[in-house]
Amino acid sequence: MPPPGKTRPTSRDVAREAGVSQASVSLVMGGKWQGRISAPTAERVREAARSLGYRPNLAARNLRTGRTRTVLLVVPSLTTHFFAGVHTGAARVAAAHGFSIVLYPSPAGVGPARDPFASAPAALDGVLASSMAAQALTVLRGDRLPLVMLDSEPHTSPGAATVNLDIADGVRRVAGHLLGLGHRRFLHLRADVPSWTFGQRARALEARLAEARDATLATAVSPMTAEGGRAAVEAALTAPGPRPTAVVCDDDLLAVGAYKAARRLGLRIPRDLSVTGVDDQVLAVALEPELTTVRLDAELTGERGMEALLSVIDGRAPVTHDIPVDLVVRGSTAPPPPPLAAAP
Amino acid sequence: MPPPGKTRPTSRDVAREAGVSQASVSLVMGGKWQGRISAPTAERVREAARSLGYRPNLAARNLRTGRTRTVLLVVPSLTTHFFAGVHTGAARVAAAHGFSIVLYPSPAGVGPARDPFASAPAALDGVLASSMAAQALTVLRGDRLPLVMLDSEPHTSPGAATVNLDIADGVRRVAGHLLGLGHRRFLHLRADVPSWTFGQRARALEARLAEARDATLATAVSPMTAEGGRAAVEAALTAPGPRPTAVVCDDDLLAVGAYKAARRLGLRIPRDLSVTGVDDQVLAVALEPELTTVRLDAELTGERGMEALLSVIDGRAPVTHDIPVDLVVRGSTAPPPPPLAAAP
DNA sequence: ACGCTCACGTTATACGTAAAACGGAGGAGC
DNA sequence: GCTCCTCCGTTTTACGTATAACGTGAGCGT
Repeated sequence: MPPPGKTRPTSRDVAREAGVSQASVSLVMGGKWQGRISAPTAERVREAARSLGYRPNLAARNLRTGRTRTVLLVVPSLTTHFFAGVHTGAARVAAAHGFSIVLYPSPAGVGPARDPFASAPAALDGVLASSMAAQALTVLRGDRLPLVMLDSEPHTSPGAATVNLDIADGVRRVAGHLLGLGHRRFLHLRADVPSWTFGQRARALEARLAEARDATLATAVSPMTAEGGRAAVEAALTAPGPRPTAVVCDDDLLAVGAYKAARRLGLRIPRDLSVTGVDDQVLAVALEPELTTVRLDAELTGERGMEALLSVIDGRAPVTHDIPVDLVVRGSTAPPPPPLAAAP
Repeated sequence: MPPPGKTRPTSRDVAREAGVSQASVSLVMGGKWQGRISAPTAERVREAARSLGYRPNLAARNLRTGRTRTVLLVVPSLTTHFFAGVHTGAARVAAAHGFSIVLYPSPAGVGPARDPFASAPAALDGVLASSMAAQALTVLRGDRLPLVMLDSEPHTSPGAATVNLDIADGVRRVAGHLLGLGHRRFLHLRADVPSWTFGQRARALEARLAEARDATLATAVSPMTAEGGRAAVEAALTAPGPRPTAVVCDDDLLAVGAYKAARRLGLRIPRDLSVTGVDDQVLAVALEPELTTVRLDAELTGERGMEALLSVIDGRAPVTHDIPVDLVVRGSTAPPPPPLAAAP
């Protein structure tokens, strides 16, 4: 269909073919010909474009309009279930508005000091950033690009919209649930990832447990892998002193490690040990027993974030969204075993 | 740092500041000033650029050079473990070469008929496409863009590189492993996804089992979810006639469903039923017992694919890569239970 | 018959950059 | 003293599009 000449046809070629000016082609292809171009002429242009296989040159359009209809999504890792979901939701909204998403390739975690633009990604209209420290904000704002932060440290920068996931509340409810079951000795399995969100979870757990005056909290730190979680929990559970009866994990993936540790130590879940996670991935129901966890709606987060970003790009005032978080109680939590002293 | 004037500084502004021409700025910023600009002048330009906070306008550069250093990655879904890995690998290579990746937002699976360019994504230098039918190829080739296919139907199009994952071989090895254990009645849990790769798996399994003259194969089809897999397997295992002793699943996720079905039917894995998957996700080791599965190296696939694409973009001849596939034997496979007739 | 509006296009320009084509000055060679 | 390089830049042009500014002829009221 395209002419044997190797270069792509331009709007001028279409204009010549249709017997109109280049400007008319631009108007018709841009869909803004209402009352400027007659219907028959518009149809002739479209026909010419079709026969030549014309496709507008996006680079030229971007230069001319100063817009690219492309946004950057900054996430630590796509292999993390949550961020993949965020992308899915964001992509859905973006596609509906004719926007493309460029993913920032973030080598091993987005630290505060990294400059997402160092590697000069494509020309952008805005940025959607996940789990960032407030400090990173200043770097990002340096470009005065529309910016939306997801599940990130609260900040006071004007003009930046945010989408909050109240994971702290989820963690509080986990703690409340376990306290209600009678647990008093807790282990927090914390992800060894320099992301604001994990610090927030730790603080929420500490605060909630502090309310119950007799609760104790130990902390184990692990890289975000099942094997790391197993090692950390196994070490913590075999340490001297009274053993924790509940393990609160920063993520479902870490909970898998807790399950493995329990199995190796001969502890049964939930009879001997209660375990909880965060995220509610497929993993949570693959485990046996199924995992009590905090459900995060990643796709909704991505959708709301992209909506907020598009609205900032369109010049509307930045808004703040809150995404609800759910406690999903399944089979991995139960009352703690009776203290040894109480045995007959 | 940027001037109070709201528009971004251009190369002309930098030129004025440094007392040189715009062309010199372009040369210096482009790094091609060897022997054309003196070192002190180049330094003066860089200093001016720094003080103004100058960043080249990518849209203008793209228009001028006809290149965008941006490629499109077409995958059915990022929430699928495998494709997230492909992206990770591809992104690593892309970043190392200063390329950005745009993800094609593919609503519910990329069918052969879909045109990835219908929604006009950003200007592109090439396309990396996963699990496509050969038919889709012609659509993609319509744009004469450099193209690399991953794990896709063999084709004869000249100029398109491919990265093959020999999953068929993996499935054959699974079948051989199970036959060796003594299994003869098989159930294939097939993913209800219109992707070439799943058809290939089915054919490979059929062919391998046909070699063992006395083996029988039933097929259950399920959407790619754990719950769907459970329902399909439960139905298949309770159907009249001799019960299969081994379930070969198209994906680890479906194997989760097989585990759940087995549990509900009171069958123990692997004593009463052997189960296998494909992919070797975290899921595989989260299951109890751990899953025997075909390991796919998604990141390597993405890396090789992106390397091949970049080399085609650079005008080198397209190459074909083969990614090795491994059978990982874990605890979910064992000899079949003795036939009832053999019981005392 | 004159000006006005309206419907339908066209002409001209700018976006910011890369790079080809074009000097000018200061030596080297003879 | 003349040419010829070499070094260090500059001038100029083109990329393909969107859009502001500008006709132009027909219809119409007076």
